[in-house]
Amino acid sequence: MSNAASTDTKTQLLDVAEKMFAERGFASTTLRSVVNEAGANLAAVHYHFGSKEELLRAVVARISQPVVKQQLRRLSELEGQSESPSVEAILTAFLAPCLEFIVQDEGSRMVRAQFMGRCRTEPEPIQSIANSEFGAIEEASLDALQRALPEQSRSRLRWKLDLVVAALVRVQTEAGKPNALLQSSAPKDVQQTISQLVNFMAAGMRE
Amino acid sequence: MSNAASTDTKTQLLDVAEKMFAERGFASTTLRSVVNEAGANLAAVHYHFGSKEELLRAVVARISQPVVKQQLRRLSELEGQSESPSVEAILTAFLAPCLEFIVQDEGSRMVRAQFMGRCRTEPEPIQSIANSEFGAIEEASLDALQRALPEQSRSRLRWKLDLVVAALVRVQTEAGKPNALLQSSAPKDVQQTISQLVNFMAAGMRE
DNA sequence: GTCTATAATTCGATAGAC
DNA sequence: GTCTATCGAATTATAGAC
Repeated sequence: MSNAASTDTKTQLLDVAEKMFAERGFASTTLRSVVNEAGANLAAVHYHFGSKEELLRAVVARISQPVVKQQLRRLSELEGQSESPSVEAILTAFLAPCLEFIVQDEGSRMVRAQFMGRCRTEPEPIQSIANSEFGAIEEASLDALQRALPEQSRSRLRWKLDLVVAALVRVQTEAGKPNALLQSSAPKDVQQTISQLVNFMAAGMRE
Repeated sequence: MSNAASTDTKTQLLDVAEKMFAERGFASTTLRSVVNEAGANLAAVHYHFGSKEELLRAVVARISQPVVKQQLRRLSELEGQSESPSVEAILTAFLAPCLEFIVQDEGSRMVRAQFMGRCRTEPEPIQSIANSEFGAIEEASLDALQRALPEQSRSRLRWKLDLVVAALVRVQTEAGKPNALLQSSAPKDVQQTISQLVNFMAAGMRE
């Protein structure tokens, strides 16, 4: 990080790794294929990250930090506005940052959504790494849902929120593919997907 | 299949592979670890199946055939009884066989559920193999849902059914783990999980 | 059908020059 | 920081004896 070249190489490695992990999964992605497409050397990934798993952790952290931060901000905003926010509002605060994040930066950033979904469906220990980062807000969201739906038990709300996460992950991994709910990273498309997902899940939460 | 010993070895390989694919995923499962736990030789898997991918196909086929057959039977039964079955009835015909199948055979068969979910979240080409088998009934279910909910467009019903599959897959992969919706393979537990899943998803389908 | 032995690659990681 | 060269180990798959 001490000069422009190293920053570029490091960022390039993160970008290519994100794409390949999303498409092929962690185990089937070789460091050689990453450095080739990144125009870097095999030794570079060990210099910058230390190991293959640390490279994955860096990719996860780069995405999860702004997403979770946004989730926390929107949830606390919500609780500042009203004593008991609606189920829809809580679910939107939870889901929107995970999908809106792909709008940022340059064009085809559907890979970002695909990576977020992929790493949460990977076998251990990858899934735990992803869940410990992306799942940081789930308990707080569960608290909010408990206040909105006090007649349902916490364990009941917990598995329902788990189904919400499952749907989110599916939308992310399938993003851009034929018949997928999320077809493009255009802001209008993303917003429509969010409201469709929220409406579907809110109905189930109340059931 | 010409004598008892070979059948036992073949079945042992299928059983162990199913368990390991479920736990570690396809890419991270080595044939050596499979044959070791199966008490067989490395060459045996190539003799009986030809390759690692063909072994996976055999595991998938062994499970998907009875499951899909049951799904088709229940759906046609449903359509024989009534002009327009309820959304709940259609979803139950779709989901129940995927979860009831784990009750069969001996005790701890949660691995079976975990495998069904895992192989549908794997990167390509594994996911396509699994989907072409397990997804064989989705179009027929979509037709039934279209008749039950004629006011919704087919593309809308399609992504909603996709969310149902996403939830099913999540319940399968998480089966048996702490806080999971499906905690045991006891018939009572399985039936309760099915109705909870059906009720949640039916609400979203109508939304 | 089952075994040993090995072919033929490929992997992540590292040492050391520049 | 980036490179070449390589280590050591693991992988799928196969050939051939029994």
